[in-house]
Amino acid sequence: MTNDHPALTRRQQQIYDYLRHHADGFEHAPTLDELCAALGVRSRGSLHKHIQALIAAGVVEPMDGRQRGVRLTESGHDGGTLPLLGTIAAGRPIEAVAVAERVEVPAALRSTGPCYVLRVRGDSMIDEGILDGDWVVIEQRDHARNGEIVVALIDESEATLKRLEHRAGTITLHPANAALSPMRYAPDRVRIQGVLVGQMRRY
Amino acid sequence: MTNDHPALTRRQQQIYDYLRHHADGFEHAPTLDELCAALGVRSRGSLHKHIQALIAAGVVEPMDGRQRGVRLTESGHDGGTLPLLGTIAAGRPIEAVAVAERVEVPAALRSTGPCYVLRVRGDSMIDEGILDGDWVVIEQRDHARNGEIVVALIDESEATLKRLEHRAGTITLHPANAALSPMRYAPDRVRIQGVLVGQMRRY
DNA sequence: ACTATAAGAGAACCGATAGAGAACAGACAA
DNA sequence: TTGTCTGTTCTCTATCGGTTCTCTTATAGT
Repeated sequence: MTNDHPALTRRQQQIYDYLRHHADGFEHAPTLDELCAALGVRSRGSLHKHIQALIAAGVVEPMDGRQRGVRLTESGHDGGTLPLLGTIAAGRPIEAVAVAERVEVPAALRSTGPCYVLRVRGDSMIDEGILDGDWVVIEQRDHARNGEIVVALIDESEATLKRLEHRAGTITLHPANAALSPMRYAPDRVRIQGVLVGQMRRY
Repeated sequence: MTNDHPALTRRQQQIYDYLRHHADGFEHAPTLDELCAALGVRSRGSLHKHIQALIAAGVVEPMDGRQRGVRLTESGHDGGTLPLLGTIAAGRPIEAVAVAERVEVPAALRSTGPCYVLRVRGDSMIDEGILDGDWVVIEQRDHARNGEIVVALIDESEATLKRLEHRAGTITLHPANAALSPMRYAPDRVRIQGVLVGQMRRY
């Protein structure tokens, strides 16, 4: 998740991570002094050296002359968008998109954890109001509770979006389509890849 | 939350934030003096400099000559959000929300025209994948093409979300629920209030 | 050992930013 | 018209914040 940039020294990476995760904590873009206080550095000059390195790496906006605080570049932070990993169709592995796209997702449709977006292909969840072409927001985790809708990888080969029922040695994946029937698996054949937390559709 | 505009200095951002959050508190658009008092600035000239910067940034309306106070531009006002006008339930008028809420809506789910958001109550569009509790994004206009899903006001009293069919002297509103049947009206009893352009759901 | 690199402290410098206050001119109301 | 209100422009000043510098220390690499 922390997208690594090359040629960043350890401390620079720390500072970059800090900026990414605490950017919202600051009312405005933090000044060098504020960052010093937050990071426990006493010398503004020292921190400045690191910021310069981050600017050179292209993840912090260069401030030519201006005094507007340290702010990440567009590519440096996720700014309200999530990665679109690909298309999920019942019965086939997730088909990755060629280019690494990003999709704008309102905060209300995300969870606090790491999330990504998939495009839905097919009608297997139609009775849950998830239609062909919808975007779904998935929280990335490897476990889920009964009744949650999950992205499940079966036999390490095919991924599907289904409602989870886990009990007594079997995992049942329920499609939400009257034309399809539930499928049962031994627990070790199923790996949870994420849980549905949001959905969007465009007309 | 605070939607950052480029090249805004610290104080300019503060003032912009203040305007966004307190704009409704002023009876009329605030004058420079009123803003000075509210922000604790004693010099009108100083504040004026900041307002000019906000105008240059495109978030405050330029006031060429006129004396009409400081007001935000359209784009400066919402910043990625749309107004949540209320709840729409088939068969009842739109129920307005008490406070003027705003909902974050990604650009992909909006049209170019003016839009607003409604909360869906009831299951009348369940077969179209619109469930109880969903948010729908509506483009405000008074006409629609056949097959579009519209917010229709019937007899100036009850609003519903239905698929439109308009032909030969009658308007038919199709619910998307096998348990409900289409309704026919004379054209002058139905007024279109908007067209469905997007939909969002949280789990 | 010597050297290179990363990291920090602290001082000094200087343009950018912000505020005060005065003065002026057009807008608007009495 | 008159006078006040309101936006504009100006100068002056203090401070802030980014930059540059030197010096010190620690860790790793041939």
